[in-house]
Amino acid sequence: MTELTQNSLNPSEAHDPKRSDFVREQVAEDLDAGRFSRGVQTRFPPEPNGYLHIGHAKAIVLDFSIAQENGGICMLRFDDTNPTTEDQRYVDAIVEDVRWLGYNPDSINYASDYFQQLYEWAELLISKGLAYVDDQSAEQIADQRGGFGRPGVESPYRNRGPNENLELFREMRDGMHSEGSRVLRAKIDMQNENMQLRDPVMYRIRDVHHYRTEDTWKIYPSYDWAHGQGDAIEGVTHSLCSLEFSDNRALYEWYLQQLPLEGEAPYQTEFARLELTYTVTSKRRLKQLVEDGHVTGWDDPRLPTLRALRRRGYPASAIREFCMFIGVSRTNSRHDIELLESFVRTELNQTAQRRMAVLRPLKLVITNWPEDENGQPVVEMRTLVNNPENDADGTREVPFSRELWIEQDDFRMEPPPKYFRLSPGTEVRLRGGYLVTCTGAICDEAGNPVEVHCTYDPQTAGGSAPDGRKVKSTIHWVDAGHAIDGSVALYDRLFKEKLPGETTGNPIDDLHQDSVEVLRDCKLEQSLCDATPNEVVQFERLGYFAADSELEGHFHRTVGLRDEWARLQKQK
RNA sequence: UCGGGGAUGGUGUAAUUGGCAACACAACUGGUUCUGGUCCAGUCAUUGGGGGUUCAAGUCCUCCUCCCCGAACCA
Repeated sequence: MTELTQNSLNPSEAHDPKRSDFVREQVAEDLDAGRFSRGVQTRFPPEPNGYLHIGHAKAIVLDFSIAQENGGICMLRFDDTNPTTEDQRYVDAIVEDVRWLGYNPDSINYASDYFQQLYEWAELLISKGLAYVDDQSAEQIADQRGGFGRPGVESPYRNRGPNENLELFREMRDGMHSEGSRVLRAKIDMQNENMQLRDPVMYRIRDVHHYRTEDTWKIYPSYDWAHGQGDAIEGVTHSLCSLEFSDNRALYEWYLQQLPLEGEAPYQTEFARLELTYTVTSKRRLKQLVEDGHVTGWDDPRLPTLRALRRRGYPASAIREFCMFIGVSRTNSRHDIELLESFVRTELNQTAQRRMAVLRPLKLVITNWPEDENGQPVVEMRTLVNNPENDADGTREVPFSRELWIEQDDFRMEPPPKYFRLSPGTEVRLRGGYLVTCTGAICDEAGNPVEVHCTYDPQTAGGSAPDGRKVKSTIHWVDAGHAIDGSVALYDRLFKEKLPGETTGNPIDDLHQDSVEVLRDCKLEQSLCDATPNEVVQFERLGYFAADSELEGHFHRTVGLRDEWARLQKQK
């Protein structure tokens, strides 16, 4: 239920058409100039060799929202041109993550669907004298490519005749040549200052199984030779990608110009990818964290992958709003993770029901609490508001009696300055219960309190005193006789440095040692039995917590509440 | 070294395209409150540097500096 509300696209969501950025301005200009007769079409083009993370979310939101704002369509296309690393399980995971984020692709396509067309176009380039088979090794080709400020030299095979090229290329296709023995190259310009244009490789021989085309191909197209053509075939108008492809744009355009395409050609626009403080968002780095066992898996809640954030309780809508808010630019930048967290808090403050849970329990005894006719402490049901931000969420009944659990942090034998909570002689409010005054505490040999004693004021049922007196603090509690046992995972930043790896070059060096703390002796309010998997609730005064999808009574801390007391202590 | 891109507070994004630098996060003050939450009020930048054009420059010109990307048969 919660899952559904969180995931469906809220129509009031701020996909503000007035919002302006360089991409949207360009799209608007294209529309005004009537440059595309087919309307706006975009696509999100992941390679199915890893899991989606928050950085991809930015691209997804951009691609889909631009299509939505212009009444266009947005597709999901898998750029599956490298069979050695790709797999169906990534396809499934990516589709799942995109849907969870709140988007339904207008179609799901695969670059591999175009292998035949691409092959035919390659033959066309060969016959036009614009592509040739090179028999050299990868090393030789790399050598000849030259360097920055240093022109390349032409391959001795560059001027092979079209017929010989065609014949060789067909042999490559038919598996008559071994891996690495030959490639098909575009014949462009070995002197060009843009390295992308120095006769790039179009096809390489790979005698491997492709997860979709299986064993039908022995040669596979490179990214550049597949991407723009995929866009063109699908009718994409605006092909958005990240900054590092800027130099590839010339090649993207060159390829399209050589082909007999119908309709206006798509064009590529690059934007800066999303980076966040205290985390990493590169496939390689994430993979390393998982494979080296620094985290428990791709869905470890400390990771910035979408499946991890989902498990941790981040609402999809908060991620979407965050992505819309940060906008798009061409400036390399790194956003504070706090901004993302603030979107999560804002969303959850509105939607998460309040519950009480004691993470580090300390026994509290109300010494003057009444007994019933059997000499047992009376159990009273108190009515608590489920969400002060949303009356429609109603109230619930919570048992209250003589012995309660309170947070260890909420009692001090000797209170420091500005400590408003319980200490001998002070009066506080037990949320939704009564005002209680501390009369003392029993301590163990080490001097640690093990049982706090209080008296309650029977006139203060519900939490307010008829004489109007105020207390400085309200603390949460769970009735000892009705509490359920639970466990909670508290997550901290995975990295202790704002820019992981900045000084050493290797983020692993900046890994936070205790980025997760599991508390197993938690006392939870009875109603938490009913928490549905992945439901996010607020534990009052502590933070937002997501119920584990499998383990009952186990919660993941999504994000803590802002904590004024912690702040004050830090200042000192 | 060559080519491409970029530079606005602590952070990120804006600025009617030449007209009083806005918004959010963070931080700090204070107020409200049955969550030290939420909410409310306030403080926090003369736009990388120099020169120029102009009544007027973050926006235009010019020189400089610094940062990012690019030499896979990866994407």
